[in-house]
Amino acid sequence: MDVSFLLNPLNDAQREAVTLPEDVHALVLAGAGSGKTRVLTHRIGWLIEGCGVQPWNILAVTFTNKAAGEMRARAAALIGPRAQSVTLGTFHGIAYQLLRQHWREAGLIENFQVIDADDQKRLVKRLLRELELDEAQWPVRQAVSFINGQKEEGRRAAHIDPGHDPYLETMLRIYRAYEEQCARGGLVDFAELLLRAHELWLKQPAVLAHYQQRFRHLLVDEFQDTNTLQYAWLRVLAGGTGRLFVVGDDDQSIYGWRGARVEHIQRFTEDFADVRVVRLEQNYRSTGTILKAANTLIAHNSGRLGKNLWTAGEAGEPIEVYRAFNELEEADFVCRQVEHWLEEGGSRDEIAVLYRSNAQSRLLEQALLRHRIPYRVYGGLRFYERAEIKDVLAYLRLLVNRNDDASFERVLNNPPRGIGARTQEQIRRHARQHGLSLWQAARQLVENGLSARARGAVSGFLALIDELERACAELPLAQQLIEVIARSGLQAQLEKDRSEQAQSKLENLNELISAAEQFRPEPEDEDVPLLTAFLNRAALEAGEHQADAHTPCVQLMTLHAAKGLEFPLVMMVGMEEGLFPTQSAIDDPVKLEEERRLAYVGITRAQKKLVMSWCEKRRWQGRELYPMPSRFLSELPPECVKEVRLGGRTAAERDFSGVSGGFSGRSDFDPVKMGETPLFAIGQRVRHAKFGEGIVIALEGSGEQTRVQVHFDQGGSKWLLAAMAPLEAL
DNA sequence: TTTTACGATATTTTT
DNA sequence: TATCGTAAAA
Repeated sequence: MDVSFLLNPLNDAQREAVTLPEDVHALVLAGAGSGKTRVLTHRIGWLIEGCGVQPWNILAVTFTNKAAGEMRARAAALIGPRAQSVTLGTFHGIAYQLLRQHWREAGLIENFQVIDADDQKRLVKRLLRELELDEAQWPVRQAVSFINGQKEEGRRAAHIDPGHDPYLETMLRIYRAYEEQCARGGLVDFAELLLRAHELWLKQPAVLAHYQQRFRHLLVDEFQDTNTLQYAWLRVLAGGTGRLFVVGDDDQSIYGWRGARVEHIQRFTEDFADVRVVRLEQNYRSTGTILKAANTLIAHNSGRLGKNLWTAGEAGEPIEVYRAFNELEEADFVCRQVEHWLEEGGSRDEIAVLYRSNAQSRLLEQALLRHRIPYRVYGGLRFYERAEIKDVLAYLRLLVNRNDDASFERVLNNPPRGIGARTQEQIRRHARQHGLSLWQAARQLVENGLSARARGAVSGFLALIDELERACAELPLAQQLIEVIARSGLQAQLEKDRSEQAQSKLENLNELISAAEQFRPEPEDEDVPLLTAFLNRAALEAGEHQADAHTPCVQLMTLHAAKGLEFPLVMMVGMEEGLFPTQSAIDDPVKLEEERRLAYVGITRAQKKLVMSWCEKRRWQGRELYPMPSRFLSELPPECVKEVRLGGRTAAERDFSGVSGGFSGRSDFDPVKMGETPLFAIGQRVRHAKFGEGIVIALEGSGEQTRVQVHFDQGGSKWLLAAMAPLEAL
């Protein structure tokens, strides 16, 4: 077999990785833009074409559906239809497949339903109420992240010993109640997919042996993002015979806060014998300047595996750093940059604007709208996460499984049909007392219990669901949706509402119907009703469905969402201390390093040109900040940076000069002295009678109310009222 | 039971 | 500054 087509397009390091012997483990440290997907797909091709490995003996795992899809497409382009027989998917997708296949051994019901993060949150919230826990004291978010955190470490409620820690005791109560609830409803959340799959390995040696036999080659993408459970799962599956080929970049680990453990990269070489390490350091994406900036920045992190990206390409333009007056002006600057890029012959979809937090997108959107520049925001609400979509899906789930309490609760009085909080509470109480699902409880209460009025409403609802099931039994999937949307009253509710939002919701429902029309089940979903398969795919592939993907648009997204993508022009906005790095990372070295990696990810997205901006003054969460420029700006090599800015005055100068000129009678705004209040500027050295010397790092308010934040040389910073504090400018 | 109004509250989120 | 969720009014 001639395999030159597999090897010729590769550089030396890539070829070394791809052609490693098939009986060793491999760790490929792949820098940004160094061709890691190429290495993975060519490795698949090499195993099959070069080593005679059967495609079905290969398992390739990614984190996102997008990455899986891309790898599948590229593998198919390389080796043709045989790529189809490779098992390729996300961790969650593969776990789902396994559980479908072995639901009985895994202790699940046949029709188990996958719930997404939002469903999970609602469920936990309901449980908190049932347990009569104060939501202010026990935030839902915290409970959810406790549960997921435990599952990601492989722990069930039964494994945890709370000791005498009251916090743990409560969390454990919630976790237990949650487990029960999921078991009753046949619900499986994302972490549960992985945990069950892992337990399946451990508890069913025969099943495990079968898959160990089958998957001789395990390829893993974005290995730095694996959490404890995923890594354990891989280790068990590899057993003594499977061979792992993992690709990752410790410098791009940005999901530590979600349980990802970069340490797995280091541990990998200890956990497995005979691991070959290959570094991919040649970058094919960015200019020399951009790479130099990225390298210099990331060098500020400690404990790296070490890696230096280089390019054979040219240096390119310097990185522009723009100092804006405020966030509005920054957004305007972004638009001007876009317009400039277009004038130079570029196109909109070559541009990405990256920010640290979603809240920053709004102003940018408004500015782009004003400038009539088409844009698309990534992240945010995804199609299958929209409320109207989830409403319909909840009805459908109820048709499949009456005991799905989360769905029952979601649609019981939606659209409003006169089943109020009191009646709902009755149903819940009855369910709890008798260990029933909400559906069963409602059934019983309709028989005896409930007021006449409530009984009518509830029995009407029960009848509606039964009737819908009957009506849908013989219909094709899309018709079923149409029935449900019409007869549930959701459609009428939206049509009645003439607002623009209602209109767009109706459009989304139509999108959903057409998604159902096009839906084709995967092989592993063969034995399940089509509807169940559709629902589970909706949960697993929430992000895949993109509406109107065809006008070229400027792309707006968070830095996290940008990982894995590349754009000729990248703009990173909001480069300010407190925003990026985010406030909570500022005095936490571990978090700070993750922020820096995030900056590294952002920088390395840029192919040709990189622009960064920061604001002297920013309205943020209702407050006015005078932030310092992000430390990440000063960590760039000065020779790579070109500062651009308007005018010469700082925000403080502008703010005061106009006022003091116009209102000379008012001495409190005098720039030299405001009554007894000294004037401070950011960066100003000061001395405090008690705390010693320091530097002003932020200002807030004006006149008598001016507060300054001072970072003292002895460490620590404090907010002080300028008029009151014994503070002296130096 | 539904609507409205006010007050609390703010990262990042592949699945 | 906007959103969201809960609490009081209709």
